[in-house]
Amino acid sequence: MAVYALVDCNNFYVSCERVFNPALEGKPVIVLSNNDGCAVARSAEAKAIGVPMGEPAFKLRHLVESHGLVMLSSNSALYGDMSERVMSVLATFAPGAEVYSIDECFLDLAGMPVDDLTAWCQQIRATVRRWTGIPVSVGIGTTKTIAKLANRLAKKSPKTNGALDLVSHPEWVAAALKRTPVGDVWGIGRQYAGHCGVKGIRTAFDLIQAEDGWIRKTMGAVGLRTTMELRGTAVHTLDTMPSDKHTTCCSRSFGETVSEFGHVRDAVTLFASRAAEKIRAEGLVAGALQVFAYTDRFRPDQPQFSLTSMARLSPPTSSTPHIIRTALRGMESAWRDGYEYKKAGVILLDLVRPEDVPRDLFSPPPEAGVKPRALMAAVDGINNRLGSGSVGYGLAPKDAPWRMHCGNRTPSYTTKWDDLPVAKA
DNA sequence: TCTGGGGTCCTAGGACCC
DNA sequence: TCTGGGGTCCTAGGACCC
Repeated sequence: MAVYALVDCNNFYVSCERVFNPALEGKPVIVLSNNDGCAVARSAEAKAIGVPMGEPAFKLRHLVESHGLVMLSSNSALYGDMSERVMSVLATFAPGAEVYSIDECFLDLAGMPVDDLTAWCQQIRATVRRWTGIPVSVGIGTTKTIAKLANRLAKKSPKTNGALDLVSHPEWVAAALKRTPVGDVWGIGRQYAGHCGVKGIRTAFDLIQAEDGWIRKTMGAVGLRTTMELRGTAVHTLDTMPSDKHTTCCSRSFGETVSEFGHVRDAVTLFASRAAEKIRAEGLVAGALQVFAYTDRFRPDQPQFSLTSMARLSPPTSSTPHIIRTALRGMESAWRDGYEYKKAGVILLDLVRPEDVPRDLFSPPPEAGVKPRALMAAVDGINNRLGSGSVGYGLAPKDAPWRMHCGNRTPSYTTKWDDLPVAKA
């Protein structure tokens, strides 16, 4: 029998901030998305005063006055680094670990000589807390989907003390399924939950009673797999070696809308450079590129337009100037004046390792010439040492109107020497 | 005034082939 | 008077995840 644990960091971004600023402990704290847009992480206190996930920041300002809500800008360098620390601790607890997201990790316990799983969970919680400062919850089940569900209940119910083991207590599974709204099941989103509601399916327990044919028809193969997993048949296995990405994207909402081509061009130049850096860091080249820009969908009173253009990169490449040129050419060909653009981005597709690029008889091997590759390596090296954006192509002014807002970002405590916290005597 | 960013997988439908 | 059927490949879009 398979045994999966899901370890999930509690309110991860907020917890990272609290490690370096303990004064935030006990207060309602949220971390905002890029551009200070909306709430993406909430402390328990923030949830208690009714801050919904994804709520736009401007609707929360009144809570700053009335309840002392603290709103922090996103500090992704800090969260990424803290995540690595947590994951490296978790890897010591089981032979197989799958980093599922920045704050979640599956462990495979099959065959491990653990006689008290609950005690083992508590040991994980204590160790991660002591070594990284981050609180975590643990759920255990015979499938990944049940482990997810157990984890959610461990977080919600104080009497579990942060860990719920549904493997040693199979008689608890039915009750756990009954306590889980179908929309909170891993793999059941808003649309599918809606379809279930119409059918009278309200909980995970209702879902496992439903007819396979109906599930397949309304929620596809994915929905059926989810149901199988809830019934106890393991469909998903541990994926310890993540495969290479197939696409990557760099996009941003603008701080302020812009209508001039020049501004959007500058932004696209930056996004293309970042996207190229990302794939070089992973040792990949891109075979195609898509560039897009669109207006503010939350302003139906204004004319709406969505610009998009696709181009092949042949031969596949990761060279910044080449990728910028291709993106700008696409941008120009699809450009239309007279709109207030709110967001733009560059997507690199068909990513492959250079050695896997199919070659024809006449084209040179990809990334042939030594010069461009050495140049890119030098650029990446400088940016790694001195900070992203130190050298680059067509660097736009720091105060361009489209630049992101981030009014309340905490220091990069763990990834920049200048931001290192100072201990006081 | 102010609403994120970055991924994956599946499916339906069109083009094309025999 | 009458317009097949089935396979494959590709793409766009939709659903989901964090």
